[in-house]
Parts: sequence; C-alpha cells; structure tokens
Amino acid sequence: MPELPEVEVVRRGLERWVTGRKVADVTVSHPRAVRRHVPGPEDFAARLTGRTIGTPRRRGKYLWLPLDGDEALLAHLGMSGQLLVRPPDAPDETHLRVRLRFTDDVHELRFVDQRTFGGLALADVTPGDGVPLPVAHIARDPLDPDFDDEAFAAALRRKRTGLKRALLDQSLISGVGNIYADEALWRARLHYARPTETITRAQVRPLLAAARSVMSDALEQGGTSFDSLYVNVNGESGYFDRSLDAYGRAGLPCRRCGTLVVREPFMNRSSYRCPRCQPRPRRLHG
DNA sequence: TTACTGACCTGCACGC
DNA sequence: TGCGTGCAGGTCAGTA
Repeated sequence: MPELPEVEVVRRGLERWVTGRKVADVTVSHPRAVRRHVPGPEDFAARLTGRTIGTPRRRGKYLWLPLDGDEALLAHLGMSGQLLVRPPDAPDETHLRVRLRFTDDVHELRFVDQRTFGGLALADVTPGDGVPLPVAHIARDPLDPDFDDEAFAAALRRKRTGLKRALLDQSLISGVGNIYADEALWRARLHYARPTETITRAQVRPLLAAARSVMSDALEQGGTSFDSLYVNVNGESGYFDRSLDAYGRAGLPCRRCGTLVVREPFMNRSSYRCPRCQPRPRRLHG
C-alpha cells in the first residue's frame, strides 16, 4: 500500500524518466481515474497535451508533476495505483486507466490502478511554494526538513482523539498510513488508543524519531509491498515487508520481547501491537 | 468547530 | 466448480 516511502520511490523514478519531457497525447481509459479533475476526461487530456513536465515533487502521499505555467499534474496512488514508465510497445496492463505519450516516443507514462481509489487531476499551484491547491491543507511529512516538531507536539496535545487516529490525520502529519503508524508506535512502545492530550513532549520526540527511522528504512529498501499492488516506475516491488515488526505479524512473537503480536479492529481496519511493549493505557481513545 | 463513520472499489482467500 | 462473504485501506462527504 503506497505510503510516504513508496510514493517517494515512485517520485524518484519519475524524476529520472519524465522530467523535461513534452506530452504528445493523453488517453483516459477509465473516467473514474480523473474524477477529481472536475471539467472531465476530455478537458484533462486536452489541457495536458503539449505541456512540458518539470521535476516531480511530493507532499505526504501526494505527488505532482509541475507543468509549464501555474499548473501541475497531481497524482494520488490511493490503495493500488501505479505510475509506470513503459516502452510504447509493452502490452497494456489489465487496469490501465490513463496513458501519456511523449513527443520523443521512447517511453510512455501509464497510470494503472486496480481499485481506482487513486487518481490524476490538473490543478493550479499556489504562487509561493508551487504546491497544488488541493494539497495545500496537507501537513508536511516527518522527512521534510521544514517539518516543525514543536508545532506538531502542540497540535497533537490540542487534539482529543487516539494517537493512531492523529497519526493518520494528514492535516496534522502527512505520509503516515496504517502500516507505518503501527510500525512507528511499536518502535516508540506506545498504544494506538493512547489519548493524544496525555502525550508528553518527551514522548513525541521518540515517536517522531520512530516514524522517521521506519520510513527511512523502508525507503532504503524500495518500500513495502505485500503483493504486486505497490511497485516502482519500472514495475519492481520493494522489500521492506520482510522487515516489519508489527504490521501483519498477528500470532507471531514480538521481535523485542517474544510476546505474541495481536491484531485488533481499528477504524474498520486493523491495528497490530505487542501487548507487552505497547500495553493498554488506563484511558483509551479512538 | 471538531471528531467520527461509512462509502467508494476490486481482487483474493476462504468456507460452504 | 461456483457462489457468497470478509478483508485490504486512503480520502472525503456527511453526520453527530
């Protein structure tokens, strides 16, 4: 599932392969893939054709390709989205949604998405920092050099919710999804339902350090992939799933203390924790 | 204003 | 073999 490390791996691939290329034509095979482009698929294709792509950028799980002018091609991979760089004669993928051909005709960019939670859109960018308007409300991610630890700690303590809910709140901290939230909480030895208002600044520091270390480790290994749904632009999977300490390890011994990891329902999905390293707090939230 | 819930969507695993 | 069900989960509109 694409979270920050996986999206960054894709961004780096795009930086190498599509920067400076000019779009020759665009084919939208599935309108839902561009549903966030309100004027519709035809407008999307027409306005993208002939544009030159700048250096890809990212905030949290969103990435965008700056275009000449004050616009960008904004992408979110959702659950199963892939941005693939393919030779033009490569067979179409089963869930190919959008195809961009370039004027040099060496490679084409394909947006493939099985579950169609992801999508592409053209968006205006803010004049100052060049961030697309639909992404302006997204907080910086913990790997961003401008991420403000103190402001995050203060905002976290102002919340009245559970710790994991807060970690998944992209307006508070971006790039963290279900997998890396569980991993960061395991590394920081914190329970997912710990009330945010009880978190001390001294506990926020190791939590942020844990989030940064787990995502940096994942980035080094090309991201996390449990199946073929997450791949880089060349269609290759990452290896970090072999290094996960909590997520997906229900019934297996904790790598730290040997206690069996448990899976618990959380927000209509799952949370994994070690009952000994991450005991239930007296007060629960979320 | 803030926190929370459910819908969206598809393929796979599993049980019957 | 075929069918039904549960599960995976990021985002956002709607609700409390």
